[in-house]
Amino acid sequence: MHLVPADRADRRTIDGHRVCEAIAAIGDAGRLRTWAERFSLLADPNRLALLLALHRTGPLAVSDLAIATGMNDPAVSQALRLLRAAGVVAGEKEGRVVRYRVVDTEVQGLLEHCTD
Amino acid sequence: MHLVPADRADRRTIDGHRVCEAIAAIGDAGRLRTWAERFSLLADPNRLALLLALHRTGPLAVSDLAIATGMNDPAVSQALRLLRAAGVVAGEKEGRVVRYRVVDTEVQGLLEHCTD
DNA sequence: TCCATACCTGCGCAGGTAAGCAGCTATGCA
DNA sequence: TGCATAGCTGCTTACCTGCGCAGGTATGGA
Repeated sequence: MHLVPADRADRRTIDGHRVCEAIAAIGDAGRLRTWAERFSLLADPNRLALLLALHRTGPLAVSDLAIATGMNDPAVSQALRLLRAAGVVAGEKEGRVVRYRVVDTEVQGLLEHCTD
Repeated sequence: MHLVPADRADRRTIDGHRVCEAIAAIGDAGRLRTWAERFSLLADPNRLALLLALHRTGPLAVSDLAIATGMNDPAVSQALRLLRAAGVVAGEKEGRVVRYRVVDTEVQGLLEHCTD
């Protein structure tokens, strides 16, 4: 196992073999960035409140989310736009009301974890 | 169930009862902030790489982490300081080498989730 | 004693991000 | 047709955050 890239192969290591294990453990950089972005979406209390509300009570309208979270409407709308762009939530239009729900299964899994 | 705070009790709702459900689903603001901060620590690719390496291969020295992740030493040190201040990792000194490991069980649970 | 190594810290820069405000579009009702 | 409501967008401001550089501390060996 010589997983250390050439540009840093000459650096001294403390536990050489464990460095290779660590590189294998980290895995692909793209997958890493994907997960980091996922966590980033949950890293804001307001967005997390929106997602928990949607995940646990089902589809909700924008203005109801604003009342439930204490945010004002544009803030909710902007947060939902971000989450929608990331494919985490999806909105369904009924008349002039849009009801959102969580559609990303990985994020749903993370939300299940917030039950301490 | 009238969980809507007084300062926004006069706002019009779309589905009044579901707003109350949503407020119950969101839960305590402090717990919410705690989870948001946890997610925030995992929201950086470099920190996530460090945590995955530590979680999956066990205790590792700072300079080995730098080689494995491609970061330079001060960046690793700063990231570990942040994680240590949050109680996520802990370091043990052996001579002039410090080996870190993940000690927060909630974060360990989240790291287990990154296996898609 | 001198030096190399392992790690830590402070500082400044660049880039990203959330919050609030004003204003816009679209739907439904009288 | 006129109007109120639901939701969206653009803009500005202030703030936060990650990174690299330079330098400092502590341990161990020559």
